[in-house]
Amino acid sequence: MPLITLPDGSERRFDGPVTVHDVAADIGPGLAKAALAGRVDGRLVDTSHRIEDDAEVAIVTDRDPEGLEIIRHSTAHLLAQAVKDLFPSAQVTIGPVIDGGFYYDFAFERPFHPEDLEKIEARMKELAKKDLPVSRSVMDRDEAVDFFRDQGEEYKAQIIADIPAGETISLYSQGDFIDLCRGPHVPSTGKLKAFKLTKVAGAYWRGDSNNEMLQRIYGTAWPSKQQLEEYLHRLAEAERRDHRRIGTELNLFSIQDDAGGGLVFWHPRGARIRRVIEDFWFDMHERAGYQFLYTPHIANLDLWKTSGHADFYSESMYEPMEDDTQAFQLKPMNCPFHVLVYKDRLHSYRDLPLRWAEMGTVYRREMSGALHGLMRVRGFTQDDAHIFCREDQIEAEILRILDLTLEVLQAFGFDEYEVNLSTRPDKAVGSEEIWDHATAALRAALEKKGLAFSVDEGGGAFYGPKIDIKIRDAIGREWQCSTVQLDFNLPERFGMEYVAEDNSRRRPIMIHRALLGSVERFFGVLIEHYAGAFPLWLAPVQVQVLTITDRQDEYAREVADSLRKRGLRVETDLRNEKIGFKIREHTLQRVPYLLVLGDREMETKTVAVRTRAGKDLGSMDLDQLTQRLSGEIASRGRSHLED
RNA sequence: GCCCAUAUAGCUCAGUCGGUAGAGCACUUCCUUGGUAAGGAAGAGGUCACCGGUUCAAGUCCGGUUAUGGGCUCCA
Repeated sequence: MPLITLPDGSERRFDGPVTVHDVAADIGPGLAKAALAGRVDGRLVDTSHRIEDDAEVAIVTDRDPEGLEIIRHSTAHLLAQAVKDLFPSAQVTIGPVIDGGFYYDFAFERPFHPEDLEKIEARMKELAKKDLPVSRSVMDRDEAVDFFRDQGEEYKAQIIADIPAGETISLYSQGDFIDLCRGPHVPSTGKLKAFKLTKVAGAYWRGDSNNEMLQRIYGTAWPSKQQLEEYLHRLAEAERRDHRRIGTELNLFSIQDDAGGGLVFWHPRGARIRRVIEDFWFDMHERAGYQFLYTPHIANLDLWKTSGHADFYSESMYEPMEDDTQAFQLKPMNCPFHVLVYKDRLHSYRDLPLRWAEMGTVYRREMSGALHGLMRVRGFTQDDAHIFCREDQIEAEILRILDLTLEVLQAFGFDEYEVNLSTRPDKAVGSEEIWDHATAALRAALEKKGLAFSVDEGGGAFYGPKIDIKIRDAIGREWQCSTVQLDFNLPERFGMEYVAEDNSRRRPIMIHRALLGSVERFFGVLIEHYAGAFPLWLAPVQVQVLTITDRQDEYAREVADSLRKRGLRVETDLRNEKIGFKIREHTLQRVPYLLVLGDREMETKTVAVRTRAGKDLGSMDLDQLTQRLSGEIASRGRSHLED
């Protein structure tokens, strides 16, 4: 006689054992139809799950996050069923839910082609339409291994063999398709109404590049067609913002086949934006008490042996180049150079902390398949800095770094962060005491700053704990840019020291930090964040002067000169084209302000102002215009006057 | 590096069954002097990524290389 307690606290008593479905039906027929699974005493189960005793029960529908996961998981199974239907010799492996959808890996003698995907998707729709019941059964482990081996499913058999003995193995069947799965699943395939296969790709068995390559089919699934449409729309929006496309359209940068992949060429307009970013960066750092260094691009290989990079970082380093006396290593990092500058003189505890920053260009060997626009390149400039301090200064320094980081990120329009603290891994250098102390300092700084963070236990580098900050862009994607890492290793390796108050020699703590990460990558993120419509302070061309006829040419030059003298980035368009044509072109180039000059403006010494959003601000004189623009520049796009 | 796909004019892309190339935009010239998102005409522009093979004949078929795209792996 189970007593069922529902989430709202209400109770229902049943005469005998009931299934989740029965409970849902007892509440209402609509819920029974919508039920995808149940939560019984906190555990997710199928709707067919029998409840024998008193329990807390919640009905999971597609309105719950778990419901969506179940839909996706079941859709992955539907995909596997369709593939086995069409290609019986394909072996199934795993099919998990991922962000935005699911995938399923198959072992098959040939790759799947886009046409195969269409066929598979069509078969999936047929199978969903049949509304096949999905039923669960359990099997003994060894029995299950034999079962799948008999079916020629070696991978499945292997997966099961790795499950600890004694655990029950659950199988799910729909039609004549049976798959190993923990579940739960939707009660029948008819619940799967909105899905789409998106792409095929290779993926290694168990994610290990030493293993054989499987065929991975990606798909997405949603509770309704409308949500599927919205998702596809979001993908299209990301496509529209793609920095590679916008970079070409706005002539910001290029990557040249003739030079090689992963090497960025900044065109005049992109370079202009970069200068604004860097000027701002230097200014902020100057104010935050940093000093600047410039260091070489190559250095004696021995330096990299001392630093340890030649050993633990060699995979990412280019081969050394030699002259007749020594071997030079192209730098993949800036830190050893800053250490050398430190070691060039003896430091007193009074000198610390030293905050040394550099826009340091580094080169890293990247696998060709990893390259991606500006986001993943082989040569890039880190907005690097190293802080050398005493142990008792760690917390204060971290706090200063966090302040500076947030101030800089906010200036670029990023207000939401995901912060992660990574602690000591098993293999690490430095005593437990110093790790504990340093980790506590990082934690304390984060707490003082009021930043919510998650902790990745054991996720730190071997040389020290770290804080990573991810920013969220305009369409909700996260990007890792900023990182703050303590380093107990390099000071040790290089024998760095300072003279303490008691005249003893002590080892400084080294903090590596980058706010933007890489200027190239940050630029890519910025392009996508703003979809190319940079706020006024960043816009490569802030004001475009357009003439209606050639009678205004001279006046246009005067206006442009005058605005340029007031510090604005101005260009003129004196071409023999109609005003509509010019407006279209410069609007597409996302120029924030267009000044239209005709006879009227020339006579009254004014300009007619139009924003890139298409708003006509009417006529004004240059003083009024400059006042408006300087206010907007100072606000760094926060006032959104132009939109 | 691995799997799959792709590579044709500055850009976006057509090009059927193998018979030595097309469009739109951009560019140049001319006409047009036009008031808030594309005025008109003419012209120029290609070793079809590169190297090799099959063939009487290759943009097209085959192999290799490079690059790009989507993944795997890795990471700023």
